[in-house]
Amino acid sequence: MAKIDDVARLAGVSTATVSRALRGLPMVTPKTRDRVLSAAAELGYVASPSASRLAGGRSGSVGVVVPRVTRWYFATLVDAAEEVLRASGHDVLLFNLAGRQAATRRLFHGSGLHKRVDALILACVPRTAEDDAALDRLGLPIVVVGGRQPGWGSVCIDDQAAARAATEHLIALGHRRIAHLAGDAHDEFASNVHIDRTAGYRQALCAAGLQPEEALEVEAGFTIDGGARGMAELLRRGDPPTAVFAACDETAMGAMRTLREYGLRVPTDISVIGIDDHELSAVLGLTTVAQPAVAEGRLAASMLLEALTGSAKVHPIDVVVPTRLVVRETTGPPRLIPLPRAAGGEDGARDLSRWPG
Amino acid sequence: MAKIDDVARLAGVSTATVSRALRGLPMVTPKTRDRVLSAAAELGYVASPSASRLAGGRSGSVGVVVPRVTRWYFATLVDAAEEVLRASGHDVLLFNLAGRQAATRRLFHGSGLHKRVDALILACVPRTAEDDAALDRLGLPIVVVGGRQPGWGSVCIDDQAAARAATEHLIALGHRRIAHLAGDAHDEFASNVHIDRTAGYRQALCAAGLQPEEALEVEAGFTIDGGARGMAELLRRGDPPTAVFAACDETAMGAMRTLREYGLRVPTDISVIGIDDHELSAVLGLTTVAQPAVAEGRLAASMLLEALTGSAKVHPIDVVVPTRLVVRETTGPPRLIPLPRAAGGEDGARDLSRWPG
DNA sequence: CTGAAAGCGCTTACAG
DNA sequence: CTGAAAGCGCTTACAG
Repeated sequence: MAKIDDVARLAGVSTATVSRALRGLPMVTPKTRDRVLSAAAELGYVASPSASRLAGGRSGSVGVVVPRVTRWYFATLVDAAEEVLRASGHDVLLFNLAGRQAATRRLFHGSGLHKRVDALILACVPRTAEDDAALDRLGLPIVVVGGRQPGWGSVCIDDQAAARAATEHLIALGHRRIAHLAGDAHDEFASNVHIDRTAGYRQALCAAGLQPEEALEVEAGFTIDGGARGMAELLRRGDPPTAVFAACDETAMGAMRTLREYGLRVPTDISVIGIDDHELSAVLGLTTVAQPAVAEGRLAASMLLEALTGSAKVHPIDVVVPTRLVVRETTGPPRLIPLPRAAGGEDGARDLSRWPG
Repeated sequence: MAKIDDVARLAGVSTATVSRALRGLPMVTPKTRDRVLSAAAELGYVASPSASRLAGGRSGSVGVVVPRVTRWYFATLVDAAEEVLRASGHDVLLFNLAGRQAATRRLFHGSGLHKRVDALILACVPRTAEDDAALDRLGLPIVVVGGRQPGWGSVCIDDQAAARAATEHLIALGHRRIAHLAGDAHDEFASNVHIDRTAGYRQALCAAGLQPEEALEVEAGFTIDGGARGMAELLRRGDPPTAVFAACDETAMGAMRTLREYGLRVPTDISVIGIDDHELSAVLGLTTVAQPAVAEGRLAASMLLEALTGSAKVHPIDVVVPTRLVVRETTGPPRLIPLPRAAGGEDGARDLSRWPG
């Protein structure tokens, strides 16, 4: 492994010049630069990142922390952010919280981040006030995705508006008994997103003269299994809704799984709508409020790069990306004859000829 | 930011002792260790990773390179590997190839990996002989997932056996015209997996006395869109199959999307089976050959840790994890009356009451 | 068991 | 534009 001195010797210059030439700094004659470049190429020289980092004071990597990479939204975010970060020569350190509370606390307050990253993307990561203070002390550029924080950059959708749009779509179809499979406040994926979505749902209801009912709201969480359990709970309560607004597409998919197991038809018996436009929503025919996850990931990364490379200190900005209602096949007008209170039969589960239709 | 000298001064010892105590090395009196520990805690001392790495010679992070994090299998792998890596105090550097060929070549041959990682997980990454040589030159412990490489560790399923099991399931149901939506050789996700799966498909056919037909094999790729296109191509060829074995669940899902658009019923008109047991396969009722992706990710990470921390030089091993047929609702006996050659009608697309059933 | 000192391989003022 | 030298903050033989 060639080191910087080897290159310097071969090129007949000092290590300082090698360092400058290789990093494309000004103040190097083209001629000198060429000599250095070809010497480096000849030796297959690659600078040691830890040495550069120690001497230069920057780690060259940015941290991306997500609740769970396996969820569509976060995988998409990571994918998109990684591309722009990598293109700018940064490494990406992935922090996948995966519900490990202790690990999360340790990450924010311990040695997990210190001197390890130059900047941070925080996607829907629930944080306490102490967490925020600890993160601020790091003194790094930070962008939160799916939320907002004074002093940091942010990119998010208008969660209330998205939820309103979803609910209004249901109302416009004629639904009156509209349930909500909400995110869970005690859930590791929560952050503020679930609160806003629930608020939007209630706003739409009230605006239409409908009374939000406690019996129609279930804390399901942002996962398929959560959605499945939440839907089952809803059906167990009796007097089922004619439509369900799920906190996200994965929740909606879980709900569909349950409806199917109960032999209920979508949308004939119950309409379902989500938020996201998950890659598989088209396969399932799921009606949803789409959010541009790829653009969000790219934006977050770009904002960080700007803060990192910008000559002047950039003021962190908050950007709200647009959402868009995508009507597919899981929503339709309500049944004329309401479902019996004991909805569906277990034996209906095998009757696939009726599903989702 | 406190440095090691600050801790040394406060504890009244040398920096060497601080270093040893903090890393839990032997040869430190419990008493001394305690003094150091509390001094470090009092100062909120955290060692600079780049300094440790430069001095100690190891980067403290392991690289995980995947074709694309957004795919279920890779997201699951990354999630699982990250957990065990993080638990052992390692950082994980994510390399998401995302079809960027140039970036991939640069990663293997350039400065992307050099001195940046202590070990490497390569998941279904297609490599040339030169890539392998370059990676070998890195001198790191490497584990490949979904493949095998002399000198490196590996974890994979028996792809041929899995493909055989899927095809045999279809044959056992009475199918004779069985198509295959294969991975694509020119695809960035390919590696050797697609070759083995296609081979297994043909083996099962031959074993049952069926003749593999070129017209029944389409290179679709391991993605939803690829599966959708592949299925459309298959239908366009006329004389449609009664069953389709897709290279993976996402391919199968894409195929189902197309079938639905054509108004064809699953499994009544055409049966569909995949490989994976994707999180959403249960939602779709997709029959599949399940592979334990979480276990694979954990295993790969553990094998690396063993190589990293093992006192003796560990011999790289190859582990094959088991697969398991999961019969759900997208496979059934073939139609008694074959489909017309011009399969399906465009207008059938909206008739959801028949789908998938 | 503990310490003094060299060294890891770069980058960055500071001179020139 | 280029170089000599200090310094980044640790770890690791080497002594003791």
